[in-house]
Amino acid sequence: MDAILSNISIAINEKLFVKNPETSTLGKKIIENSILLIDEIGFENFTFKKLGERIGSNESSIYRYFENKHKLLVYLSSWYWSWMEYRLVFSTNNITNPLEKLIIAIQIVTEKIEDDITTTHIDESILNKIIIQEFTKTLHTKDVDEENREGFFFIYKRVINRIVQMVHEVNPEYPFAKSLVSSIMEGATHQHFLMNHLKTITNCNAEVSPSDFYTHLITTLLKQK
Amino acid sequence: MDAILSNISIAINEKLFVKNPETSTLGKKIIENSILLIDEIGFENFTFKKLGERIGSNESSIYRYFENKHKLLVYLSSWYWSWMEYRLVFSTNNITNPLEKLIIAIQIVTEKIEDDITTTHIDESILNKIIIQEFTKTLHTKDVDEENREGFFFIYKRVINRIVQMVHEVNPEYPFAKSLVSSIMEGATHQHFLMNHLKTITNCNAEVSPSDFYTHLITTLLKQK
DNA sequence: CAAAAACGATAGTATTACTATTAATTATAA
DNA sequence: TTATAATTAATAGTAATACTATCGTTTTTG
Repeated sequence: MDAILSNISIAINEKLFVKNPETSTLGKKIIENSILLIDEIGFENFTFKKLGERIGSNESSIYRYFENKHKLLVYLSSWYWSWMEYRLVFSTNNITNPLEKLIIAIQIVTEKIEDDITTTHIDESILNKIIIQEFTKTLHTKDVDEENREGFFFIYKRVINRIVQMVHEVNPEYPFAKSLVSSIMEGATHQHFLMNHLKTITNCNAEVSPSDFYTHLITTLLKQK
Repeated sequence: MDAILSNISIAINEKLFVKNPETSTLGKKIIENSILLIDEIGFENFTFKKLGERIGSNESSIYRYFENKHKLLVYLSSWYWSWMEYRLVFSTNNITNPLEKLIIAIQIVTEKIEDDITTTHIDESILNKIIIQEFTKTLHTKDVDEENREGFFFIYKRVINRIVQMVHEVNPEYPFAKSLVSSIMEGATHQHFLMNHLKTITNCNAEVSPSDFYTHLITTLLKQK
């Protein structure tokens, strides 16, 4: 998988950046270190000035790549969901049994990313932490409708709709496929968050994973009588 | 008996405010108008200065009630969940059938609050809109662990655990009661959010409500063979 | 009616989130 | 190889935010 992934270029909506960070070393340093810095200090405390200091560059240079930190976070999220979509398609491609295929898909999108499995400048396990901690903020803004119209969440929605198709193939009668999958996608990161911070309102822990919970949930729900 | 029955009015963690806003007219104006203003311009654009201008008071006067806008949002959220808990206990109190009781509980916590059903200075339907749009931000901060230790999310967790008890009474064998209820609580506001903004990844609309989805989900899941 | 509490007004600070300009460095194409 | 184009660093500056401090006035209350 490593070898194949390193040949895949992940395409991000061009409206999310001023200059494509993948086209220069400085751009790649911005991406790499913004992930690390957001993880360390949290998105609210993250500023372009701090990032500039960290990478030995000037604040104004970072503005030449991203208009503001919100678009940078949407960029990182898009990259993540695009990477997730690749893993999803790759892992389910040749599975013919619909239920088996769906269970693998749920596993892929709900599991914790433990290891750095590629050789790019992006550490996917830390990016996964950021998604758990910060992704919700990309949606919960006053501009969500406008940004949605501009396609900022296109990849995220496409990942969901891929799994919705799999649900239909398992049980065409089930009437809430979209809500089910969107609530699993959101819920999985939420359960990881609760594991980390509010342990008294989740069953997930070292032994029980969000994947266990959601695999059980979806198989029970879609069982046909 | 129920903890809530000993609370005559809605009691909020005292660490959330400097001076209790319920004890003065200015305090009540702050609460009333912060709800309206956050709804109008969004939490990111909301400032104490703007709120002061709106209520004809000085910024510094508002700081005498709340340390910062984050604590104000946590205060409003706590008020909301406390009000929700009251509705929950009131509506399920004398229902003896466990499944019936649980379904009513799910209905209560997932339905859209349409009407202003009380006479206080707080408009619950607009507060409900704020919870849908902004509640997630109370949790997703760098200080979540410290604030959790200080009890900022106590009421929210108590509401969840009340419903967890109801799940246990319906089906003691079900192994993920906490994760199920916390994911419904989070998921319900999320489905409302998607209805408003990302309609292509939800089945919920004018005809199908998040309550329909989650009622169907929980009854199917807890059905015993 | 006196003392305490609350409030409004003003001023001030550090930080954030940018924009603009210019000079130095680096990449590229003729 | 050199001209030139693109990129980056450095500096300066602005408006807004998120506060803190002080002080005089008004309101409450004991």
